[in-house]
Amino acid sequence: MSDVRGSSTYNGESLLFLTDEQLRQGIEAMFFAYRGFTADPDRILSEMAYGRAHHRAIHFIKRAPGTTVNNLLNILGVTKQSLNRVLRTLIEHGLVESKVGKSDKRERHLFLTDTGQQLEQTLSDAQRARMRSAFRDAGPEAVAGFRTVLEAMMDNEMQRTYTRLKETGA
Amino acid sequence: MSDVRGSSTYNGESLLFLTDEQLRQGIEAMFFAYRGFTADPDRILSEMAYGRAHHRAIHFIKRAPGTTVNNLLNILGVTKQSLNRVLRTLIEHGLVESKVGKSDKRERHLFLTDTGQQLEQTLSDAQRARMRSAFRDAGPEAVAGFRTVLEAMMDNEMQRTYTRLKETGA
DNA sequence: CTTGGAATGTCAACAACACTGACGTATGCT
DNA sequence: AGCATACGTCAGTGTTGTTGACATTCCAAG
Repeated sequence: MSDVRGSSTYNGESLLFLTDEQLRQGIEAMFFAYRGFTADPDRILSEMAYGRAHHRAIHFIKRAPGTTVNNLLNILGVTKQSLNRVLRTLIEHGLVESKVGKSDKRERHLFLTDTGQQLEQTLSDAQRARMRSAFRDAGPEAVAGFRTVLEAMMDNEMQRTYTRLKETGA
Repeated sequence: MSDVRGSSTYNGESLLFLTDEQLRQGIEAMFFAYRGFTADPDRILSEMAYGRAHHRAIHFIKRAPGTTVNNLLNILGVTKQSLNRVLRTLIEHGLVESKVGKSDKRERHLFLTDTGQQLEQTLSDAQRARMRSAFRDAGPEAVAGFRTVLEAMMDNEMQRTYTRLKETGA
């Protein structure tokens, strides 16, 4: 319970990073930072008929073009009814295209249309700008630490999903 | 636009931490990690009549006992009507106490009751356990980087709020 | 002292987005 | 043929955000 990594490099005072106060600060940092993280896209989306759910769908369709509905469901961690509501409006408005699978006709493969790509670009530009600014201010070492902690904070399943996406993208 | 910190320590390859792919990975890490971050308290809360909003209110009342509704409003970044609904049920159920201000009777000062303290403990134990595990796995240097990046990602106003809380707590 | 505005908090109605449950259709596999 | 899988949909519900209207309290200008 109170064991704290045996690395001989760190001892004594450095254990302070595991005090309840430090953990609480980590929790609050996570809370406030997430607000900043979503603020810019939210602002853009609120001027249209879309919300954060649409942004998430668009993001991951861009990331994994041709993904099936089921796959997207697993990534997003919502019910199919919830995703369907979002997807339906995006398809109706011509931002997303749904193609019947070739080998398995039960599957639908999702793609962004040109208009969809355009919106994705607008949203991710805004979000990346903030991320870039934060990364630049913090420096590469801090960024590495940031990612290490975040990965350790994910559920195992999500960690696998994240890694898989990371590998296909790089 | 494409300027990238002038520190002579980092050059060439280390600039990779600002590529679009790296930024995108940062975005996705943030998304998946936040899910993990809220998963444990959410699970506990779903078995009661409460949600994430109640957790947030309880957390910050614990953190700043006697805070006014207005103050809490600024911290949480929601409308007073939204907060009020949450607060009302918490007060009705005897988890939170609302005391009329002495000097200014318009203000209400908020406190956790014993029962409230108890729930707060349960929730924050769960959330801290995950945070502790992530911090321990990642090590102190990564944790420092994690916090640096997160602080840089906050809106300025939230950064001030965060710092103020940090100082009163430590 | 009174009056009007600002600050604080409450009530009501509505929208977005998640959930469960049930069902229908097309397709794939054994 | 029969069962499982993938997708879509309808209906109902809960949490959490929003706006609008309103009551109370404080304070300061007249």
